[in-house]
Amino acid sequence: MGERRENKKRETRQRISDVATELFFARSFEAVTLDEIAAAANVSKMTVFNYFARKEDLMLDRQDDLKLLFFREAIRARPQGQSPIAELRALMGRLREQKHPFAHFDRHTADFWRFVAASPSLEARLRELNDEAAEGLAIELAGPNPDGLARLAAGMIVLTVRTARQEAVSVFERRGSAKKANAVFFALIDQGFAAVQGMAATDARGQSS
Amino acid sequence: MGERRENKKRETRQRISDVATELFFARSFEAVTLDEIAAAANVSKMTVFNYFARKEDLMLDRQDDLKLLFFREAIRARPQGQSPIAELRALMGRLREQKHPFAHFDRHTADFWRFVAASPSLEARLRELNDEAAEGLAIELAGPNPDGLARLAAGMIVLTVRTARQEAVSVFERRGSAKKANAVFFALIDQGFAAVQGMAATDARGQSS
DNA sequence: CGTTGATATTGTACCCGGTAAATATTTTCG
DNA sequence: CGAAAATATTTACCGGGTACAATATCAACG
Repeated sequence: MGERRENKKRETRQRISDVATELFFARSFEAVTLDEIAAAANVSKMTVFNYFARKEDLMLDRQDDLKLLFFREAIRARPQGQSPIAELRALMGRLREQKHPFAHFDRHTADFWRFVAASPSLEARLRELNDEAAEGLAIELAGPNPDGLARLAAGMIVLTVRTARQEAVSVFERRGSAKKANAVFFALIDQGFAAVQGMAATDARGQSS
Repeated sequence: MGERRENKKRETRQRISDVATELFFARSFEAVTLDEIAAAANVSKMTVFNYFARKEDLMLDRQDDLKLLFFREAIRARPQGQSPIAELRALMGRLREQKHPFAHFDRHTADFWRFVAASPSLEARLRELNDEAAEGLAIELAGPNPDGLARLAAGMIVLTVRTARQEAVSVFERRGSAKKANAVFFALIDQGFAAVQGMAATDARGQSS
């Protein structure tokens, strides 16, 4: 209902996001005010808030929503007999082949993450998104009202991805090698996921619900 | 140097903290402004900021600093041959016996954590403190510049404690039983710690640095 | 005791992110 | 077109947090 309108909305949203990103990179996240962004995008400050609830969302827009979406889709579509965690591991492999930013580290992704790491409020928002993703993953693993173990497993998965990403970026920055960065990333993914898999399996044997 | 002065400082700090806590519980964290707190404590807003860098620190003052301190102490004092993670597990057991708030759940602790959970900014600050604790723990485990695996292990330990605490509080709220809450807490602690222990052990066998 | 230097404390003025509510503008659709 | 609904803007405000200068308080020393 309302095609032209929706186009315009998407356009406005994109313009705001683009303008903001440009300003942020030119200076820094904290140095650019919302008033500036609004002015540069030819809208009012309120309009910016219409599209992005928080300033941080101008940069982190749906980073983790998307991650969760991938996770969900993969788990639901997994072949019979495949454990959810094994499937997630497989998903990461597929993302690597596609060189998707979630599982591939190069100059561009490293720049992005370094920028995020430089801003306390972006980091904070990222932690929040991570938590939300973990909660969503727990629900995917164990239905609504997941128990403690499911929540712990989901948290560990998300933590593993985050830590692996941090290490990959760090290695890239220090060594300049995308190859080594990706190797580190997947080494940690494997270790973290295996630990979680082991934990869940032990529990399944130890107590039948 | 300056005894009287230091006493007065501690006094002032305590008064501010007490007054703030009271006001927060009477209304809510967000509903109480710093101006109010300052007025109620007979100091200026600036003085409040002198003692507490952020509003959140009025409630979470050193929650996790203290946790890290415990961890550090335990790891350093552990008997030879004991793995750090096993020692941390033992530490949690000791804290339980002392009914220390970190490892014991009753009406009082549940009230506190429910209050924290009700405030987004308190939750955010808590996540930040958790991250700092994890980083500190990683350094304790693997020296300065810990590698990815150490950081992952430390993150998982902290995550386990956090998740276990959340579940314990949740159980207490639903069932009203401190006994069950504590049981849930330690069940999760055991599972999480075991998974991390397994991960570290596997790595030590798999690759010699 | 009184001066000096350090340290706490305060006042003032401001910035910025975010919210609320009324108003204006645009778009859709009958 | 004209009314209704959705969006956008204006304006005014709140509250946490910072910067900076001014001032009070205290310890120490001659």
